[in-house]
Amino acid sequence: MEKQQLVDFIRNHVSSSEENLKRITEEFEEVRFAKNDYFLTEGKVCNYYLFLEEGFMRSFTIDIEGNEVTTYFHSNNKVVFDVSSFFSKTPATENIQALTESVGYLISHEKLNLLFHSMPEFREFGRAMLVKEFSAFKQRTLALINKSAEERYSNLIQSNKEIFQYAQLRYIASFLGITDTSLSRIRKSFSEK
Amino acid sequence: MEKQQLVDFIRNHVSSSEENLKRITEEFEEVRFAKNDYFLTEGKVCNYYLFLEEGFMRSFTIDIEGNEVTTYFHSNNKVVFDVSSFFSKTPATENIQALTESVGYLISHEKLNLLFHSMPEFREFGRAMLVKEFSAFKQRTLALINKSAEERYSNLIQSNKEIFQYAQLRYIASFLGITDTSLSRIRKSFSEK
DNA sequence: ATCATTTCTTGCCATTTGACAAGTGACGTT
DNA sequence: AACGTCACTTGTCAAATGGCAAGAAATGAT
Repeated sequence: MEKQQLVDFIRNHVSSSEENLKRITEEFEEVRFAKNDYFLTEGKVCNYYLFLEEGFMRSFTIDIEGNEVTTYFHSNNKVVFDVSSFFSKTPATENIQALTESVGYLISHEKLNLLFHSMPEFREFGRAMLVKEFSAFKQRTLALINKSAEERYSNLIQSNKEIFQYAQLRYIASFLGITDTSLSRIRKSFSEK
Repeated sequence: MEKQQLVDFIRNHVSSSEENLKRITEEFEEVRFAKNDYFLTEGKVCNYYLFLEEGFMRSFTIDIEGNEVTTYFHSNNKVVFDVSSFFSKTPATENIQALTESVGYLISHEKLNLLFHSMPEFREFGRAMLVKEFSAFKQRTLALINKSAEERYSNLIQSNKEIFQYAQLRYIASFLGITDTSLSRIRKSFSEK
């Protein structure tokens, strides 16, 4: 069936009737990205919410020195969007790029709001996504403070092995908060154990 | 007038009639904290949303090695709560402690929901708070990745001078992601310039 | 297959930060 | 005033990480 993953995902996060679930998911449109395509670029407003069915993406910003800093990796069966830009309708400070061919479903800010309006219980979904992303960020900030680079690497490879399958090491390095040189060394010392 | 700061704060974040503003703020109850009192302790559910009118607070968690890590400082005229715990009704992973005598206004999760229900435009307020906190966290994570400890210190003292007035240096150190020893050295080198 | 480009690794050295311990200073209690 | 406690500073040394440059490996274009 069409959009099955999306239906399942929403069902897991909100208690709506199957009929309402259908009404919700009907509003999403399929979208495809080639490898290296952008879902969002810095400076534009993120007007769409994306459910990534198949593929892998990364978010990144360019810092003052001109370096790319990866801020997040997005795997399939997750939602992808720039929280601040989407809700505040301000220009995005980050880019979201497909690292593999990807397939997903889009919904606009307007349509999402209409759904929130007509199905109050669906609001929970929006909030749940926000809270979830928030917690993830908090965890990451904490790890940056009190874990060594090696521990952060070790945790990442255990919890998100697929990242290493799809993302370049330099992207992973900036995500971990280290240089690619350091990551390379850490990987070496790991392989020697 | 009573709760003037709270009224102003909400007015700045949502377009409600003055009458509705009054209905909203009436539901908040005054609360006072002595220095070192806790608004929230780890393991308990954060059932209240606090608007801090006067005073200064910090959020912190205890990491695996048993060290306190300050995750946030809360100044007056801001809202204070644990996002994940409040919305997911799960045990808090952090403590929120008053660093000075404080006065604020509380509202329960239930009452807040009732207000959201009866005044749809007020929902925007809830979301705005979440988005704001989210952006702040993201900024901080980025700074931890691509700024030196010295730059982070310099930014903090420029943007949040009051933190240095109320918080102990070791709290500030863990917030900046460094040891109190390093902070001490950074401060020394700053004072020599 | 060849070549050019990009990514990754490695070596060398500098810098940043941490760990630990001793010392100083501030503060509150009695 | 004397004491104890806690916060902060400082010194010494070690460990972690970065900067740079050269080389190796992988990737993509022709």
